[in-house]
Amino acid sequence: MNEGNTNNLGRIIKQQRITLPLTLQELTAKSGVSSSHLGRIERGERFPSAHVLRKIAGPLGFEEDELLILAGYLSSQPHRIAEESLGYGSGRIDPYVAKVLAQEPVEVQRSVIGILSILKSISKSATKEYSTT
Amino acid sequence: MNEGNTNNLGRIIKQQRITLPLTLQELTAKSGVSSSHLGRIERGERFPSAHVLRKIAGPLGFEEDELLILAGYLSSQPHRIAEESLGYGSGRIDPYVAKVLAQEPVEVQRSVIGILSILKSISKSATKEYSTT
DNA sequence: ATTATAATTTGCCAAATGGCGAATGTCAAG
DNA sequence: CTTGACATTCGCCATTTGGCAAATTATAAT
Repeated sequence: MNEGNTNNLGRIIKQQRITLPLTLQELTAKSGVSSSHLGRIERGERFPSAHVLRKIAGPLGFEEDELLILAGYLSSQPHRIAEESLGYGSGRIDPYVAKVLAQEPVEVQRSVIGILSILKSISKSATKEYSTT
Repeated sequence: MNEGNTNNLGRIIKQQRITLPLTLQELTAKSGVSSSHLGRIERGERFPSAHVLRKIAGPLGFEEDELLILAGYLSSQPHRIAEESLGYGSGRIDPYVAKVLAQEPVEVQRSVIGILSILKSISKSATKEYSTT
């Protein structure tokens, strides 16, 4: 879990807190993370979850992702999507389909995809049955 | 811990794994995360740490941060993959949805839209019934 | 149908996270 | 020096994560 032993994260957090300045208890009040936990984080005895990092980032004046990057949870360089699996199929979305779908909330879009995958698996097993009869 | 009860993350991961296709064990081999853990994540029994998410993102063909965002660890705007929650008419297609759909032939894409519209009309009449109570 | 083989799920457990309250440390005022 | 008010650290422990191995379920093959 600990990657590299130098506890960069803890020192950075502590320094920022001191500079502001804030006490652990004040930071607790603003972030909702217990002061004991914060203290242990600062001196490298605990490795905070992404959740906790996000809670304290704001009160410390960090960008929300900044601490995640410093903690090594997030790689700073942007990656492009790997399209290894795009071998078959048209590789693009029909414009009409795109237009209709774009009008739906994202969660509906996702549900649609879910239904599609169910139908595909059904049709696969159905095909198999017929072919062996 | 669990934010929102719908286990989007698990479904997305599972679906992507199936689509590739990969077995849990193969994904284990590529990611170094045990298959039992992966299984539990897919069905929402475990909430993966950012660390684990980063390990499996690559083998699944996701951008490294993409899963973190989907998991709600990251609300960031660098790529702003998912600003769902914005309810209606996002006006755009979720990149993940686009990716999956683009793998299908156009006629399948159109069929999907057709099914969607049927479901919408069904749900509309159902809603009407409720509202008159 | 039966067996073999691969894939998924479950039971169990070690290790880590993170909170609460007590103990300890720090420092200014008397 | 002593007291009192804060700040920090420690002890303890409930909860979770995540791995290993056994059990179960699905998939082929004969």
